[in-house]
Amino acid sequence: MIELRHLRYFVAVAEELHFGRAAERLHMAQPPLSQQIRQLEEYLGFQLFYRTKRSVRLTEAGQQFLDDTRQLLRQLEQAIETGRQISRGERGQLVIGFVSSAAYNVLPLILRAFRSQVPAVRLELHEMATNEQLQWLREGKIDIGFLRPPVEDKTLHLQIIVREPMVVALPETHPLAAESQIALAALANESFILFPRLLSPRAYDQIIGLCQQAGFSPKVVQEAMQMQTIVSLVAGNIGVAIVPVSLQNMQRTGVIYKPLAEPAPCAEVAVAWRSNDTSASVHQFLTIMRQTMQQTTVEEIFLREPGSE
Amino acid sequence: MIELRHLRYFVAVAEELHFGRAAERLHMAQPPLSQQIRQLEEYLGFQLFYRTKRSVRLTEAGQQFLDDTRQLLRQLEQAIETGRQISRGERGQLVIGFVSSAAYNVLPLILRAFRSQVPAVRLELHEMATNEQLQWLREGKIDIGFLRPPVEDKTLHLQIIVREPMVVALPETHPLAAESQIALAALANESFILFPRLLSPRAYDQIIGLCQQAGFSPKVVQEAMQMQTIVSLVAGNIGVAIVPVSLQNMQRTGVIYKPLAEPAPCAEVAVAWRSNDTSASVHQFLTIMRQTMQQTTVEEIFLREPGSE
DNA sequence: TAAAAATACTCCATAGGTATTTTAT
DNA sequence: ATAAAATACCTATGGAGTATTTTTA
Repeated sequence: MIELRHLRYFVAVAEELHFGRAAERLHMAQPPLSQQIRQLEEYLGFQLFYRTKRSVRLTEAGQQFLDDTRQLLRQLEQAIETGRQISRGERGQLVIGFVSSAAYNVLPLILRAFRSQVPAVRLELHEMATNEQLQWLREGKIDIGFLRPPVEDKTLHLQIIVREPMVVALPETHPLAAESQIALAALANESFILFPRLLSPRAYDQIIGLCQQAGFSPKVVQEAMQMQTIVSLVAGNIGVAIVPVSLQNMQRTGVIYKPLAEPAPCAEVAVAWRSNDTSASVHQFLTIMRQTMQQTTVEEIFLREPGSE
Repeated sequence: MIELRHLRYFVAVAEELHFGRAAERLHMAQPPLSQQIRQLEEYLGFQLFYRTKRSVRLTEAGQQFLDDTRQLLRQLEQAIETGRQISRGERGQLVIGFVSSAAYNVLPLILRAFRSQVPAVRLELHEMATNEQLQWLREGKIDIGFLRPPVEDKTLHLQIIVREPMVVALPETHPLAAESQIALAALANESFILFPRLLSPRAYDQIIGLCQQAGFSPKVVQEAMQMQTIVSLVAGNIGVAIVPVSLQNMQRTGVIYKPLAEPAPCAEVAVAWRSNDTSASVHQFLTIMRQTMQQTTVEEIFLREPGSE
């Protein structure tokens, strides 16, 4: 059977055109080299060299085979290097799901850090709801999810990366827009815009609960799946809403955000991945994400300048 | 050192995802296979498989390396096959020189045969004079020459492939154009167009000698390097010429060819190549050429239908 | 508990070494 | 006469075999 050894020896002899020197270069004796080349020619079924006892020349077939062999050895090196990079998570592909609101807080920061540190990993992004992400994670359609807890699935790992306070979103024409902060009780008679409970039961229940502590049940006039939609509806004077503070990064005009007077409930964003995921890119991503979150202050996340991604 | 053996084993295991079955397929026992794969991973510096005692799966790096490895093995097969073809002269490149007149007799026939039998050999054709061909042959710029003997060079081999009779080329308005054959003596007072003696001394001397036997020295009014030019000059009524019979393949109007009454001198075309040429394509070419010439009658060479190459 | 991979060892095929011969320049 | 490849023969590394253990699904 033909082996890489034969090819390496062949390249050496073809480059030196001298068995003695080639053997020296290969740190071996000349006779076994001659023998291996002869064996190679045997396997190939054609002559590589014209040899007299005094001189060595490549045949035309040998010349072509030399070119091909060199390329082959180079490609092997390349394949090994690529494999190493993949194994270190420095190369590959990562499919990421995210809830729309994550696009306004953590996601840009983390992606920027990852892209600059590991440029050879291709990122594929899918905006989708939490439930959908859980499904896709289990099915292996995405590797990483940026979603809203809670998540019970034991096959997934979860790490909460942001807890951001909820604020009141008011139409800018609203009488309360002048206040510096707003007591929930003041909203008792307002129309509320809320997301469907299914989308984030914890946050939903928190809001309802707080209202009830303040002595009223909110009058929900409209539900909307997307945070963007909620904000738009507020801008359109349909009602008020309680939303994560990072939404002001959207720069939607016609809406004004005011902190709550009472201890604010928090909206959480978590990262999820399969517990048994072996992909190095995923672990690399998580590592860079943790680094980034540690080095980042709350202000950087919630109150970014416009135009930064 | 990493060897093809490792790659072959790897492909087998990756395809079976089962060391036992892969070993069976490779006609070997399972333990050494496990060992070789382990060794391969060692060399590579990354894991190819996630293995438990119960199941085997490719890592992402392994998946990529599998693709690359398959391609590598395919390319090696291809390189070997190409080398074999070159060694059999079924593939490669051949640079051929030819005197212009050869284009009107043997060359088309031989090229057609060669192209159809050995299509993977690229042919490069250069129209050039005999002397020039000899020079280029020695310098390795051409591999085969179609030229006019004699050639003394001992480093070249020569084979005469055509001996064609010379005929008289007359303007069609010439008084002798009605004759069925022409005695040289009848041309004693004609103006002659000849090629320079240097171009083909033997043929030149033959013509001059014959004229002198017929009792006159030809009056040479014009010399021309190219046979085409000579024929054109004849057509233009500048004079008469003695040319190889195959020139009538040119289909030049205004010229008429008549055989000589006396035993005609012959113009020879030979094929030349370097005696020490080791190229299989060259030998392949010579073989096909000899076959072709054996199967071909004189008429086919000298009196071809128009439009055949 | 049974199937499959890993471990432990043994053996021999062959890659590679040494000594020598052959041959072309 | 000499450099260089080939030949002959020997050595020992490591690839492959057999028997056994370990592990997890």
